[in-house]
Amino acid sequence: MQAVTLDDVAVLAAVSAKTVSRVVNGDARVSPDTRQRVQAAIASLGYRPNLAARSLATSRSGLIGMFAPLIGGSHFFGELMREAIRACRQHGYHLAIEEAGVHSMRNVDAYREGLRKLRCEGMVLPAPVCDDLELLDALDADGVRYVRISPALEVARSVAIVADHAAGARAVAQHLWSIGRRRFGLVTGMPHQASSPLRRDGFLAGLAEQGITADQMAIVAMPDLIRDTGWGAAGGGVPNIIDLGRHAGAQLFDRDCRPDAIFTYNDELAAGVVSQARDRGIDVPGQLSVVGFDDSDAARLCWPPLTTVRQPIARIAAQAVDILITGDPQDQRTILCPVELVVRGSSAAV
Amino acid sequence: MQAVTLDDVAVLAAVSAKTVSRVVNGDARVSPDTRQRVQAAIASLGYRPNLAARSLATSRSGLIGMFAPLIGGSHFFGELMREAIRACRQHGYHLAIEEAGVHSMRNVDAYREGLRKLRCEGMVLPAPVCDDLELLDALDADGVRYVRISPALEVARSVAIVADHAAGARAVAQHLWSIGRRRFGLVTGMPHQASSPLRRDGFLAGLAEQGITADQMAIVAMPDLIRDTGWGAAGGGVPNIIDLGRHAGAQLFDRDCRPDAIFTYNDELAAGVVSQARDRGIDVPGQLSVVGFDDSDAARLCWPPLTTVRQPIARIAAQAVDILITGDPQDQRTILCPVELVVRGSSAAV
DNA sequence: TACGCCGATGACAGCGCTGACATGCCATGT
DNA sequence: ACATGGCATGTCAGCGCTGTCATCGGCGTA
Repeated sequence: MQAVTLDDVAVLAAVSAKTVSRVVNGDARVSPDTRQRVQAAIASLGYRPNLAARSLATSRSGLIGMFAPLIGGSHFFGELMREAIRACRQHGYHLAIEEAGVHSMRNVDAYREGLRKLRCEGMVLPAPVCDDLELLDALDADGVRYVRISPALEVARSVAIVADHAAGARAVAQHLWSIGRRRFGLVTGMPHQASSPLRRDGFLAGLAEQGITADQMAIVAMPDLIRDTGWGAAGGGVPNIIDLGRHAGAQLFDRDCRPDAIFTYNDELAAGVVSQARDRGIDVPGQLSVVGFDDSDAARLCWPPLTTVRQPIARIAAQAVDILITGDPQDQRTILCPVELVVRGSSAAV
Repeated sequence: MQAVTLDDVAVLAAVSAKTVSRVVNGDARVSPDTRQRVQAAIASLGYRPNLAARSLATSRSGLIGMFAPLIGGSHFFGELMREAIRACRQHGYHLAIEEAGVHSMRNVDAYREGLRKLRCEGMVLPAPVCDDLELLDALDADGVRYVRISPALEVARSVAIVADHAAGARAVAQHLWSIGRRRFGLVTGMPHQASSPLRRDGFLAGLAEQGITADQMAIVAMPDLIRDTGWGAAGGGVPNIIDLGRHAGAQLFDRDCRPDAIFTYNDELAAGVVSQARDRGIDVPGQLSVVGFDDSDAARLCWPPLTTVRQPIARIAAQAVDILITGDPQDQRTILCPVELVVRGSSAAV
């Protein structure tokens, strides 16, 4: 079975193997009728190229690699993966996926023992893997190009594609202001998440345009929240982020001047805030509008569904792959992608 | 760069290329000191095998393929994918992932234009792709083995790995009974989902053991629900499953004898029921215990988190890969995997 | 001592494809 | 009529590895 080779096709079409190769690879310098004859032979024989042989002959693998922190762990990576696969296919490439730091293995070891063998021609590196300098060194040493998808701007060793977190957060501020909200609450993310300060500052900047300053709003800082709830002590246990959001909500609702609009670092926190609000009989969105970030599953699973900010994941993935396959290796741009405010049921006019 | 070949290693170790090959492939018939010498040479040169060349020489691709309905679309596939990748790596294989039926393309075409080129040695086929006979025919024609992961038992052309949905649902019934629940509600899934009748019947069987019959409980059938809510008419629009659950909850709460325990086809529906209950001031889990199925994100994102049934996804994936790589090609068993009841905050004693 | 056997190692071809280069053919210009 | 150039096509080696078979040396047995 499946022993059809170039030569078989060549014999049938009465041309040389090389000509068949040309047809298969879309070389223009083949006369139309020859091409047709070859294509007919290919079809009738059911020929399909042997990628291993091609790869050996050309020393190109036809593979793009992607590191994911925890496959299936989030909506973001799922979509990134899906879109990267599609983009690769359009170029005739395939995507090889590897899980970063499995079993607390260092990323660079995960690379060495996994993807490296496949000799990917390029790598898509989402955060936080993309900030692992050790890994970047290893990739550089192998001459493997990479595109980083990260809000962390410090590293400038390759193309970086970045969603415009700040602009998204600013849009949230404008949205909340425009629907008549005036008392604002904010729940931040962990400082080590590079997107956290960007989202916070974007939000603050948006409100500053309306004359609202940080000291006029209720802010819950994630590190404090974690300390207060004792999650910090509970060694190893990853805090339930929804529950964290509920605690944040409780803290905000206990303030003297209860906010009528709350923006949280991400959707899970927002869902927790909404949950707490409903337990206290606070109407969402009437008495309180809540906005998250990421347009993750939580945004849709929450009731009412969350107003949130969506990153253009498909576009990011496609662009990353395009750059790896067709781009200039010297390119070191940082590409900022616009994000989109998605208004749903959790925010509405007073 | 990276031009280190078997021959380079062979020269350094003063042996033939073939002996190096033996060492690399773990052939036992190499004397210990030769082996050591070769390994030292490999290490000092930083040699790594060229998989394309190996693949060409052995005519084995070292690839397992997997079809996923919508990559990143669900927790289940995310985890399946992750575990399959891990299992493949343990065997020195890699996993190639393809999205089924992209852009309403037929599965078989997605296969032909994508994975087929890679010549996977085996395929993991989750539901519902695994019930596409056209695809199975194509795989058979190519001589590609496959393992189906599906509750649909009609097709018997390969190994099938099946989570024991019925046993899980029965365990739910027993759990609810044991915490003192006596008035039961049930929300089914769509009949075309093969797992739906299995879960329903398992639940009914579990209650039957306690002397409760179907006509003594409140049942919401999904097709009716979809009709009632008008989703059926809203062409194209996929119903928001949470919202569907809220409607199901409303129907159940309006009955004369309000259930104090509700089991739903999946977690999203359960989350909707919980949401509705909270809006009506019904205490969960005190006045009403709710149990879902799948242990999806919704189960954790819900508040209180859902009691649910978890499929042993890791085990299923590992077993599928093992069977493809080391198993008997003639094998046509159907393997039933035990599931696990996960008790969380949404169910508790009266 | 002679023989056969076995474990360790090597020689060599070839997997299917493509790159570099060679060839052959026809149209064009002089 | 002949040189020239350009296009279509062919020849051939070799990418890095492994399967097959051959070889070699030492050991046990008769």
